[in-house]
Amino acid sequence: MSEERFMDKIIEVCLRRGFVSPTAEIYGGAGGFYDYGPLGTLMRQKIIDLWRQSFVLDEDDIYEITGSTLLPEAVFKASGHLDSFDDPLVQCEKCKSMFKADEVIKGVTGKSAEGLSLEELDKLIADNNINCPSCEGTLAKTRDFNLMFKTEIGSTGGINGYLRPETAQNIFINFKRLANFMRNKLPFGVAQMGSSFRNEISPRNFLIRGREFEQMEIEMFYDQDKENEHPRFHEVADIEINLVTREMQEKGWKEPLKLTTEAAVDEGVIPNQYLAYYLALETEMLKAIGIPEDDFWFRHMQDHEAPHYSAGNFDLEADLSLGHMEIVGNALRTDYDLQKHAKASKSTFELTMPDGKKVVPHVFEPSLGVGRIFYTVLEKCYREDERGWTWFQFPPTVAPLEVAVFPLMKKDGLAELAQEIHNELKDAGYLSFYDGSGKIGKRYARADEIGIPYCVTVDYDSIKEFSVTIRDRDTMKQIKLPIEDLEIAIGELMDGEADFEEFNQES
RNA sequence: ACGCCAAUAGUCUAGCGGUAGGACUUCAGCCUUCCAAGCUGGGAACCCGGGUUCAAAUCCCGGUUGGCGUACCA
Repeated sequence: MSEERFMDKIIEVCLRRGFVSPTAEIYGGAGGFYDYGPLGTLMRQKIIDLWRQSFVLDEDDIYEITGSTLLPEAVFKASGHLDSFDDPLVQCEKCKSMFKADEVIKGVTGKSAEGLSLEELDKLIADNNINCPSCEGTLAKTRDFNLMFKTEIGSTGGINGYLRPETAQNIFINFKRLANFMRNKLPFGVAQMGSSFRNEISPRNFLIRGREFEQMEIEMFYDQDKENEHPRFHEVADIEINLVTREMQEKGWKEPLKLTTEAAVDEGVIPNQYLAYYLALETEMLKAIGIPEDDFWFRHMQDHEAPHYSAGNFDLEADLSLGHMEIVGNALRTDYDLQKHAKASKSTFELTMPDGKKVVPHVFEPSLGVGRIFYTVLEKCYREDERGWTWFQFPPTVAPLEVAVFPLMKKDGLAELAQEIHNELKDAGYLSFYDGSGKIGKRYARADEIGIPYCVTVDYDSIKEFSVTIRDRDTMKQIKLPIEDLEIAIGELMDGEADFEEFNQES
């Protein structure tokens, strides 16, 4: 494989310019863990801020919480995460079938093998010459398929704990207090942003599949009888979204189906308004951070693909160099989690509606992967010309740095004035960067490479007539304007209130 | 997780038994009145552990990390 992957180019810039690097690199690293560097941290924070603004702060009935990443065993016993994957499994090397190791052993020896270590199970299989129950092939080594990181809580190891494999459980187990806080009215939503952990068998593809990953999630609680009464649905009714239905997948699809959310619900393509509402919000957010709308769609997952708790998933898939990757999970979790936790903790999670009806809310969960979205932005904004120079065409909404200030020369007081302007831009709240070394063209190139949308150059006219030049990354065009107008101009350009061309005519 | 392949400055790479060379980046200085290629100088590397050998970056074994394939992905 000598052909360079597109991803390798992205990784190379990430390492060189401080976006992302492997964790514990100097000690050989740890697979599936990554650290965000200086620029990566700025950009990641902007993505999170955008989500927080449009998914949480803009809503009246949604609040964000911050839960512990380590939770006691009982939580996952109830949620189903433990039971589904706690068993040591053996795989047949010939027919690839999976079996529970203890059941295979019991089938041959008649003795229970529960609770034995992997080594003990392997020894029993070897000692008893146990082969594959279905094809008689050789069995591979026993593996533990629980993908949760386990640890002990307390110095004496009183109870087991696990790093959460999804952020959602914090919200379900706090349901009573949260419902009380929301005055027991439906619908309401609880948001959370934070890390989750899965001890993946083989992490691959950089940020796409790590062992620690961040999720931006909402658990939206609603009355299933009112699943088509989302209070703000009318605001997104006209937004077009890309859909891939189950029928389309069976027939083999080329182009996603474009429908307004309203039409999608009316025609039964999307099961309810709550789901549709969030598909619209996600579409708007991804477009705003530089991902072209034709490059992603919502795929109705087949039954066997959906998680154990889901009655249907419409996952957002992006067309990446690696293929179609799931970037956002949209799950109809029904009342699965609340019922499970109610039973296991002997709690009541029913709410009494104004008409006296008792309701265990259903849940819709949009779960956005921070790292996956981050990587998608990098791929979709990456540009390269015939000379091999590269840059990121980040929209200002996610650009890790927003403006760079350069003195045309270091001498004659230009550097001092440029530094002053840079400080003022920072005071005004912009992510500004000062660079006075080397030649001006080199500095533009350095700024382009990390996707700074605007460069401000201080030249001799700045001293003579108090003007500066703004240079647009995407067109390399320049406009000259008075220093006193700079802050407002940068702001208007970033917000899209002013067009670079228009500005040119005005000045 | 299994199989095959790989690992040299910040990045990309040359060397493949006698302790490392380049390019770009970076830093200091010179030059420079707007788009990375001028000049001088300086930094900076053989993934980790064991073995073979007089001698290992180089050969062998194990580990780690990465790629590809298969598997897995709640």
